[in-house]
Amino acid sequence: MSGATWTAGSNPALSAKKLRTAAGNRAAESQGESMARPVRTRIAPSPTGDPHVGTAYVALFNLAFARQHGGQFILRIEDTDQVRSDVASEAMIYDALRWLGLEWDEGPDVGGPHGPYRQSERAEIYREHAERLVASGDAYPCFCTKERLDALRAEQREKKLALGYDGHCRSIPPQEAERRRKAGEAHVIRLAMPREGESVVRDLLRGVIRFPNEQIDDQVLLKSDGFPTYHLANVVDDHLMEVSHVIRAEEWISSLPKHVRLYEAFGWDEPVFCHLPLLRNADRSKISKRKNPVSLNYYRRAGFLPEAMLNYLALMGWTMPDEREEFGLDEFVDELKLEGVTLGGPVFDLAKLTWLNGRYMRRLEPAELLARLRSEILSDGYLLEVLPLVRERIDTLDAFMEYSQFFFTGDLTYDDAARTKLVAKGRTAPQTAKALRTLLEDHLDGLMEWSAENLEEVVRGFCEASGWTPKELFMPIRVAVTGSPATPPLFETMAVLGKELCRRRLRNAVTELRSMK
RNA sequence: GACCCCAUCGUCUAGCCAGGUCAAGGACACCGGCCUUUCACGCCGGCAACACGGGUUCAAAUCCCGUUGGGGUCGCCA
Repeated sequence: MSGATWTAGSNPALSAKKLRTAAGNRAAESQGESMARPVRTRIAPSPTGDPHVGTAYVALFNLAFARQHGGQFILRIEDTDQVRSDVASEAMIYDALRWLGLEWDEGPDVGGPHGPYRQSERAEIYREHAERLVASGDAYPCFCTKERLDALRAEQREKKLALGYDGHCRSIPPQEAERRRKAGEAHVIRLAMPREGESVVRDLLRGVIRFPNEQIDDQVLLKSDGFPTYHLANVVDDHLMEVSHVIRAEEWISSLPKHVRLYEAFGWDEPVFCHLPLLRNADRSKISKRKNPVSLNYYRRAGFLPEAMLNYLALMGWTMPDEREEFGLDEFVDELKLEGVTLGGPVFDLAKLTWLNGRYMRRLEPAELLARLRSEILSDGYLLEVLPLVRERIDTLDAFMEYSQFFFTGDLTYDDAARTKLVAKGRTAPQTAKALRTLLEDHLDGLMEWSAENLEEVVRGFCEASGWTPKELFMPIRVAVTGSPATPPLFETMAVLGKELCRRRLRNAVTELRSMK
């Protein structure tokens, strides 16, 4: 353990109960350190889908902590998964964080002294570092095939053994490994973890955490495509970017020993690690899109104010000294004590968020409220998209609202007529529910470019594959998404409504259909 | 299953580190009332929790151990 740096820049009056004493001693020791490192924090999302509410949550705490200490908050794009990463997702992350007012000091789009800030542009750096570890014996090439690893896992599962790589290639003599690499044999680079003893790591909120080393397998650092895994990339980058505090989600605790081992192998000081509790669904599982809206795009489209959103997110991990629940980002920056973050996984409660949002709305001057309405719900741009679709169906201006109201409302209520049409002709309610659900989850959720053309292609493709005819399926979709059997062309309507609203309404329709038994 | 984390009202939490002032406080939701032409807002009131079992102590929501429960991780994803 490198030891000293965990106190860098903070005043760790630790709240972790079990370590109070030890922590207090360490804090006292470090008080003489006038050379505290500047505080630098980061958010490191991977651009593989819709911008996630959890990203905003973690970003908020990182930004607040950095700002409180006059440090920097960095945005780093972790796009080392070549298949899953895409530029549309990256752009949405920027948009969503900016919408919330979570501005970063350094990042791919704003630059900074430690760039590039997009990991795909740093591949060479990771490769060099991986080689350093191979040279020092802290990592080794592994030639195991996917088939062998699958078989290994299957066997371990069957025999109820601990899962993980068995270290097969670790015993290959370095010279031979080198020869095979030169010969062009496909391989990855794995971290050589100690096999006995225990790894002792420290989390700001929880104190010391111990892991038996036999539990920790040899993690892949460099994939066979030459790209790093998260484990290598995040450690290398956090060090090179001089990140002082790694504030991230709790799900990373299990891999902390590997990260700590990497710092040690490189001979680097560790940052302070602080793992925030995971946001939860109502059933207490980790928040997920099956059970909760998780896309920041949804919250924006659904008419939540960014400042209310931020306020609520702060409440998910922090309580003000006077227990006030309504406060702005500046107050949060002033008052936050990282060590005081609450540990229980908070259930994300839409009802309370909605209440808070209402409070914020009522506080705004009418003119300001109108400006919000104009920018999010009644923008000229949106109106201009809706108008062409409705125009042919109305004869006077005042009929506009009547024919277009579903473009401006949130959740729909299906009347009896609508409920009837929600069920596909010649099919049952459960069948229709299943089709809509599959369409949504397997085909629509992953669609990044929500255009009429793409939608049509995807939906027709689904029909072909599933044996549903367009004639059967289009009406239920139409009613689900608009609440009415008479609407402008389906895919254009869906494109204008946007992904978030369509997704939400489709999901509600599935619930509705299921209730019909 | 193994390892790790967590544990106060249905939900978010205060209190816990420095045990007594806690017959456990606040907020959301829910219920009732007031205000009001209606609804909403606002205000007032109500319902509702220390997971369980041991231990330490004059005293435990607070400290210790165990159990139970919940969660996370176990990928050439992050």
